[in-house]
Amino acid sequence: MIDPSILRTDPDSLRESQRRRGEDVTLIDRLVEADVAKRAAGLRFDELRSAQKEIGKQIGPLQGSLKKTPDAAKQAELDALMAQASTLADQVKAASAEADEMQALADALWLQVSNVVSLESPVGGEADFTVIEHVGTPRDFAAEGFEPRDHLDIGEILDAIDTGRGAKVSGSRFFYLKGMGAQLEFALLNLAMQQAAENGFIPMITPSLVLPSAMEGTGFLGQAAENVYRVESDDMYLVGTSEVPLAAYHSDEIIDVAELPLRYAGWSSCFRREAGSYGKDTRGIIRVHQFDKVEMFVFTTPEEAEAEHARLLQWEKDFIDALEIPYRVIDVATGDLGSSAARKFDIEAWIPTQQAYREITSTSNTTEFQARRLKIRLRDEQGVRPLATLNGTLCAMPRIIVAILENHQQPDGSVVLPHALRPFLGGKAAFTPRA
RNA sequence: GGAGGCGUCGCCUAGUCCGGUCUAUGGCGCCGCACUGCUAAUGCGGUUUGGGUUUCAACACCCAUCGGGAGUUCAAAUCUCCCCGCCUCCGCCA
Repeated sequence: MIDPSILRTDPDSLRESQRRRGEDVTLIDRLVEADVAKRAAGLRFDELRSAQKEIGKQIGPLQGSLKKTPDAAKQAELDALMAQASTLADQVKAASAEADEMQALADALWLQVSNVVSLESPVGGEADFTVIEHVGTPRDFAAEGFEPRDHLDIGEILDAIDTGRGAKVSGSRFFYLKGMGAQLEFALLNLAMQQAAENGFIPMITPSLVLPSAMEGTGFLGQAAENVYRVESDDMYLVGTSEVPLAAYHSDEIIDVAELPLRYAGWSSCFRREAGSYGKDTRGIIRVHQFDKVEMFVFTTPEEAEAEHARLLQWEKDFIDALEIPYRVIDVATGDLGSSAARKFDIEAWIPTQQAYREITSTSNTTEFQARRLKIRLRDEQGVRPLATLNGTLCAMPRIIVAILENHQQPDGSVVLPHALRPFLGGKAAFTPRA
């Protein structure tokens, strides 16, 4: 949700944002209308209720005195008041229902409005991103004299990835990490958490099942709803990222500005239905239904949000740098932001066998959007007001593993390990196939 | 899963039996002012959150808010019902 007062002061900025996203602009007009109706109905209720309370205040004492000393004139006065109060009660009831209805209508419309996009974001669809920079140089396998294998071939040579049995047990897009594959994930987890801790993040292990309010509050039940697993028997959702439980962690709280920024590094399994991606990335573990991820999540002041966003991106780069993977950074276009982000940067790793850059991290500035929905506020000298939240991927396991296996492979199928990872793997310099 | 207890505006707490100046008591903490070499102590005042009216703004005022929802009533923190959460004990369990 965004600041409702913008609707009265500057509705055009909302229309412009909707236009840039390629979303419904007339939604704003309906919202303006609903907002006016809501306030009018609320005012009617307030006034009637005030009158009702006024009469109620007279009834009590009057009844009290009548109890002690009966008095015909006072009794008549009381009867009149009661009659008046009775009709007023009916009017209050009707006005209350009306006000509730108008409120619900406006709320429902608000939930459909995505965050206001940053004016810095490139305008357009998925393909209209701008490339901010390239880091590292892709290896020239031709010059090295061999054809690179894709991550699944390497994973199978090392007996580290088993998608066949994943499918047998759980269906397509499920996999097992085995032996060196599992060790690699644990090493990555440790490296990621070590870096996060050094940068002031509090490590967190979060719930994977959440209530609807948490899912709604983080903005995942809008356009992204089809990719969310719902557990019908208990009306809960499986999270697609620990962003959800991390954001909701402070819901309904007011945080003193001295506590900010609050930085959390969450570790969780992530579940995604991947609806609408039939036929895409069907081989290997680039696109799967369940994976593990270390996610950075920050609560900070709206004023600091943009600078924090830059820091998150830098920390993501630091991590990928440490893994010696070539990549590029893109500024995601307005039409591809997701409903809660005002601005988003993705890091895309070079995947040799695809001759393409593929997304491995994503960091979003969600400004006050999630905080308003989840009722997370800060308190400072200005008073109580919404804070800003941001998120960024530190290490999404399967895609990082893909990038490591493909970029660091050797002709015999072995994989040289990035130096930063070796301390977490008993000093080992490479994974080599068992003879 | 069973039995019992509890949920009040940051924290603790009074109020709930028996509905009506509850406009929710008191303490702690916090903020401001006064006093004071400084600090402490003391005194006075303020301190839930959200919506709205008015205003340049502030002040002021109105409404809602006692875990959530529904109901009874002229009137609900208080009575009734449903739900949620926490605690204790029992059962089951990694």
